[in-house]
Amino acid sequence: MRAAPQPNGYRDTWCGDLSGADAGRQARVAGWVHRRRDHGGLIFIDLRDRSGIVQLVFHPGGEGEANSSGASFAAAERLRSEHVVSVHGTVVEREEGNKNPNLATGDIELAVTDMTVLAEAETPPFPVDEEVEVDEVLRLQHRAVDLRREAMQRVMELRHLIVKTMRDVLDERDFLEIETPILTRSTPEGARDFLVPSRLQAGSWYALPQSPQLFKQLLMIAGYERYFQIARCFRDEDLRGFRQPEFTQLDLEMAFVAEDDVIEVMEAVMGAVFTAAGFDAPPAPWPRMPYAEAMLRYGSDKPDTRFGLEIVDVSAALRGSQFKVFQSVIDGGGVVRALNAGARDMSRSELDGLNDVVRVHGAKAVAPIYVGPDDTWTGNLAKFFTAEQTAAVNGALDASEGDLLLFVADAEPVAAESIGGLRLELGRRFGLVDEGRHDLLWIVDWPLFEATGDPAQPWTAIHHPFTGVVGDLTDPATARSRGYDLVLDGTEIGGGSIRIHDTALQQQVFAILGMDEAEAQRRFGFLLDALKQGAPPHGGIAMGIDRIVAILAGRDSIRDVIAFPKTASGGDPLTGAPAPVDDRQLRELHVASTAPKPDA
RNA sequence: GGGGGCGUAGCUCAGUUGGUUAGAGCGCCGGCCUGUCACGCCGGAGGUCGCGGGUUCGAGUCCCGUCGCUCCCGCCA
Repeated sequence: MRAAPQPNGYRDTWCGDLSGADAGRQARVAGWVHRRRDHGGLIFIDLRDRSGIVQLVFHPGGEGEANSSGASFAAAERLRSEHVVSVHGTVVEREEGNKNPNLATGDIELAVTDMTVLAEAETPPFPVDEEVEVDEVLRLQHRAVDLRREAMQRVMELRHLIVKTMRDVLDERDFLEIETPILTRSTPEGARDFLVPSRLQAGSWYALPQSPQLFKQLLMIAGYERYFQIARCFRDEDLRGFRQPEFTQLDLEMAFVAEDDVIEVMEAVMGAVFTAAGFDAPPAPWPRMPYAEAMLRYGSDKPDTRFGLEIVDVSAALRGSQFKVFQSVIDGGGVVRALNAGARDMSRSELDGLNDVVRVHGAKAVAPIYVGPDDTWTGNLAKFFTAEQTAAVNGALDASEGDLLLFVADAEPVAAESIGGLRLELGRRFGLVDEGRHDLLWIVDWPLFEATGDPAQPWTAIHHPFTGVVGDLTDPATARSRGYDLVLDGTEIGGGSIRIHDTALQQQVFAILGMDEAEAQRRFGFLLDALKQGAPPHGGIAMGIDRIVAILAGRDSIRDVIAFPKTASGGDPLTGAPAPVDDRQLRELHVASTAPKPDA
């Protein structure tokens, strides 16, 4: 229950709190004109504040007459959308038949006796009072107006509730909220850094943090044991619907823990978040799926498990076929992956269209085969395969007569991601996702390194170079990490790991990444030095708050859950950022620009 | 960096094969209206068809370029 506003000259009651129980009393409310209905001799104004809407009614007549609005009536005739007013009047229960069941306060209205117009407003650039889709740039240019809209206010309330729930659960569990620097040092292994030139130290630069990773590890070494932060993070990479250059994470770290401990805490936090948000997520504990299984069965490291169409490797079953396309891939060390699209009649052009789906992931084409009677295949490609091969694949895909089987052959990662993309497209196209269903799962048992193809620096870290190692590091290709990602409905919403707390092991990882001891010391010396000062085993996780809010609010873009987001080209239509600066500013910062001078 | 889509009134959109004066709903302005709540009725204003160039007798429509937005791939330790 909302507390009443502190009474003052503007108001003593929230618009949305008025009800039949208030009938007969005097009330003062303030807000924006949501709608006006001027009947000539009677004026209705829907007045809106953050709590909701109440109908004001202005009656003509002289001062002192019953329910008369007096001089305010003439002023009410001049009210327009989004004017700001404070009004005083009597709460009146509406007559039967005049009540509005669609309005929370629809049983009553406020018969205005006195009004102060606090501000007039220009005609809004787009409607505040209805849910029309408006061009996003226009919304961002007039964000103060856009944020007034009901949908945006609900989203911001949800975001607040989610963050508050996170804080509450972690506070109950003895976590300390500690801030870490925004101006810090560049650590150019991962994403591109945003850089800030130093005025006091010519030629040197700060970087904005991609995450508080190193600082939270230092906090563990410092003995704070349980830290969290609602942390703004910055990455200078291309944007997407679910990626902004600055974003907010729930960042946490714990000492003396292993994977299960961090996962248990996060299941408690996120379980509470889902409950608070009224989001019907399955109860914890959530399933854990090895990375390799996710890549095989779903062709993704963030699988959407809400529908089937699972992928099967049929390389062994089809080895030695007469189909040269498959055989040359298999001979070259590649794989053939397949899924059963079910009894779908797809036209020639629809099937051709599927090629475009896999091409964006690097595969050449999709090979379609229809299942005929008695385990036979039909179509152009059927003749290349033996009865044994046909039967084996049908068995693996649980195929029956009339089913459409789709195959992709390529090098393993390309085949996996291509048919994974195909699976998602078919899921969308066939409407296989039950919108009421939500799936959560942990992806575990990640590889530690990924081959780059660059002989000078053959390995790169899949997560970050501080991720703990399962077993030893004899072979980078097979080394496993102690990482875990949380996936909700096919979106990665968080990830973390148990960290390396041993200096020697940390040096080994740096060495595999092509960093010798001197370079490691130069870049991460402050961490390596701290690790020598008695580092406890520790680990943590970071959750993408923008993504979580977006999914729980049913939004396709995190721009809709960030008060002041950037467009896909990294600009802010509201402020005009990024913008050129004065030469004087550049000189003070010891910066010279090679860029052509943009138009200010 | 690569590929796809979009850009017409304040907003959301329609606009045929290239053809008269570019339309609709909402909003806005004026008038009328004492029970509406998407109030109603009457009247009106409002357009650099993103921008530039080209083809054509004629371009919102076709072509080229460009800008902005957006989605996807790359990228995102």
